[in-house]
Amino acid sequence: MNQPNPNDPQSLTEDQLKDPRIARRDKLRRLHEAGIDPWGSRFDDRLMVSAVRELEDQVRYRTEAGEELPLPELGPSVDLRAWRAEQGPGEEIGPTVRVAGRVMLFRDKGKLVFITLRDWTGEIQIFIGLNQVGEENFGLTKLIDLGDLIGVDGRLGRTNTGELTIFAERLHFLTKMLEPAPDKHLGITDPELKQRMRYADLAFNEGVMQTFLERTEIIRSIRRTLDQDGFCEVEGPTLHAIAGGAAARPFVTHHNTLDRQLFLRIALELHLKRLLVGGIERVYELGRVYRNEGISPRHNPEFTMLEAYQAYGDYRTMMDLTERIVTDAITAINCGYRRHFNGHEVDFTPPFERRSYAELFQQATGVDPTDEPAVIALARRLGLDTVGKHPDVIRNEIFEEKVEDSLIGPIFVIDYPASICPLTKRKADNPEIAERFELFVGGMELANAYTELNDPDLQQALFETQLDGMAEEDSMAKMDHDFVRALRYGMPPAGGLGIGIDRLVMILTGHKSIRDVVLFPVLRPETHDSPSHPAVDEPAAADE
RNA sequence: GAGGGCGUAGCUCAGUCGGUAGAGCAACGGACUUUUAAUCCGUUGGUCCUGGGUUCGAGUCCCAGCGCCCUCACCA
Repeated sequence: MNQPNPNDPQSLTEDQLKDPRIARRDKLRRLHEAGIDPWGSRFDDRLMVSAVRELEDQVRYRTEAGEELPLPELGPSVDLRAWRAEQGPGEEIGPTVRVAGRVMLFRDKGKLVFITLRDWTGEIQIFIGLNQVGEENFGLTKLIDLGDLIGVDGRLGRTNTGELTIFAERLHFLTKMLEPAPDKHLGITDPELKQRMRYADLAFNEGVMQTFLERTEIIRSIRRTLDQDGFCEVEGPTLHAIAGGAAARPFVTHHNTLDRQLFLRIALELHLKRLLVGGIERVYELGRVYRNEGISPRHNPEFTMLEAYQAYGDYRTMMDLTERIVTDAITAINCGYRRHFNGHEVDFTPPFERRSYAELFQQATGVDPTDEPAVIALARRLGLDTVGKHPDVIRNEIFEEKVEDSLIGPIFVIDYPASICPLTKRKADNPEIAERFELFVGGMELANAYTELNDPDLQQALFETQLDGMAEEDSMAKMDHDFVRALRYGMPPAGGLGIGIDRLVMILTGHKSIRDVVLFPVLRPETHDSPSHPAVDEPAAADE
């Protein structure tokens, strides 16, 4: 401790101590000196803050006569101090509890300190009085900074203003925070830092924890709905020899021993359908897929997808299932059927509206989608490039431009042009139409489902058909011989469904960016002048 | 990839006509036993994103770069 060292606390000037990081390091040293482990240890028998709050009605006022009175209902007009005076001399009694959490607010009144403590279930106020906890324990408050983790034993009661409060009898230091605390009211507001340092975002920003806990609840609910319907959850491969099942550019990787190029999966579809062939009649996977494409408020390069397949069903089966998955998830997080998303009110009260693609097309454009010359003329008016493109591709570009944004929904758009649906069964009475639906909410595609194509010869032909005007890498026409062979073994007629889980969570939790519902979205590498670089190096082991 | 906006103290931000930097919070010292974004008194803290340029003088004007955000494009 006596070695000369720029970080030797003995040599710190008062000015240096004004740097928040150095001040925290100095308190760390003082904790050590006081014989307190600043990194804490096992802390048993604590209650969650939410559980403590449920004990509030056990707080009583006991008069000298031994009569126990419940405290009055709280309200702005209730003066608890006056109420106690009315009851005559006595004392407030309440259950003794133990909690642990992060110090969010710290109000030092001299011989009295109020702390707002947060755990993952909520916040509660702690009262620490010099006379109540004693000199030695009270001294600990001088070493507590915002963001530190502490434990408290105390009696539950109410302050004069009526706030439910734990009156500390003993403090336990559990972990020091060495970084400066974010603004105590605003938290971290820089969206990049929120994502890059999600730990701090979760710890200090209001509502972030709730969003991610709701995400977990939604995913649990989805599993529950499917499991109760007899679906079987499986894990398909994420490394694919052929990245099929969707039109998207894959990430490319390489296996050294096999010396082979592999792709990260862009969809779950083709392997789940192989399992249908194998006889897993109701199968789903809830997992990550990877698409090597642009990043936007609605697109993260990796995202979570649900795909479910039901033998002997069709797309209408999947429509009912989709509706149930969504409404069950709403029930699970108890947010109500009416949700606000991106400036729209969306009412999820079932049943959701069901309209055909052609009907919506005609309504929005005034053009009959089967009238090919009229469609092409319309595309030219809209400034779309029509040269060398398949009519269905043109139709769909018009649909995306003129219709999709206005689909506030929830609305099932059903019966798509067949040639843009190479994995979908055609309608028995009209081979131009595919038995497919997409669910739109707030102008965003949320789910996509169809009656699965199980004719191996037709599937092979569709894989071989490169749609005019589509780049090969953008097309779904990627021949997967093994998949076609699987179909030759007989895949039952089936309905299949895909739901973008991140988008569902966005809508149900009211976030307009996918990065608010993905814990660690893809970011550029951190630049070197980033604020996360500490101003102080690790202190040399001056004490040893 | 294109267009627009932003980048100033640990955090959130202000900064006038181009004249050499300011507030609140945090930190540090002090007062206060029922506060609650506690309050009050005092103190400290700056690579004004980076690099050029114009100018006697640039946080401010110009150019380039980097990063972030928004819109568009891409994304069945």
